[in-house]
Amino acid sequence: MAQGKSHSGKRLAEKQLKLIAKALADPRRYEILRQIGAQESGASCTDIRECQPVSAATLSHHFKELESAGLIKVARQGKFAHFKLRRDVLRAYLDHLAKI
Amino acid sequence: MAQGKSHSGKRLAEKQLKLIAKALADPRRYEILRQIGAQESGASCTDIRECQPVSAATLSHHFKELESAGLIKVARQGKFAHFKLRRDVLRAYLDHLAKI
DNA sequence: TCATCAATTAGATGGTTGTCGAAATGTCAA
DNA sequence: TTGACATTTCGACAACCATCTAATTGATGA
Repeated sequence: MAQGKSHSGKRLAEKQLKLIAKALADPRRYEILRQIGAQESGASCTDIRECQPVSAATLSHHFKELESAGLIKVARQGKFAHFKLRRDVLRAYLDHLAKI
Repeated sequence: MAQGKSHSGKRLAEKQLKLIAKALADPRRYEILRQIGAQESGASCTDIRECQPVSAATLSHHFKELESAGLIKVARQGKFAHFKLRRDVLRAYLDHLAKI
């Protein structure tokens, strides 16, 4: 059978689960994540800045939270930053919550 | 086919989604919810008090948060309170998040 | 080189929240 | 009625956090 796990590909550590829950709890962060996930190609920092009425500093803070929770993958190129949603991590979080 | 909706039974209002995300973000509340959900019959306030090293006042506060998020159903009988996990609401929250 | 621009970091601030002890409420049995 | 008990409410406090402005870093083009 398909190598090991029955249907869920990933297991998250306790600590990461808490980070994810906290990351998702802030509405602004949720919106940012949503926008990143809206396109399979992700979104750039500037893209998001155009949609969210907060300072660049605040955005940067939120990106850090999302990244350290493992919810986004960051690619920096020159002065630009590009983000992609890590659907595998989100899926693993949902799977975990579903087992309650 | 099984009456009506295709696979997700419930739609949650924006506001409730935020309350749920916030409720789940606190580790203590998560543990409480977990304990309530562990038995199909739910758990009493006293049950939970025996497992969580916090004051009754704090517990009461958390119950209120969980209830107003719609994650638990409360039944009071005399001096006792009994809680059950609302799996339909949790499910609806997960379905919503999965659509990101 | 120098000015400009994208993004991050530093530091401050106001608001939120998890927690407690004490008091209040309500229930039940003696 | 009275006392014990379960739970909630109140008021306070410390920690956390989203947010800002200002300063910094780093890259790019003129």
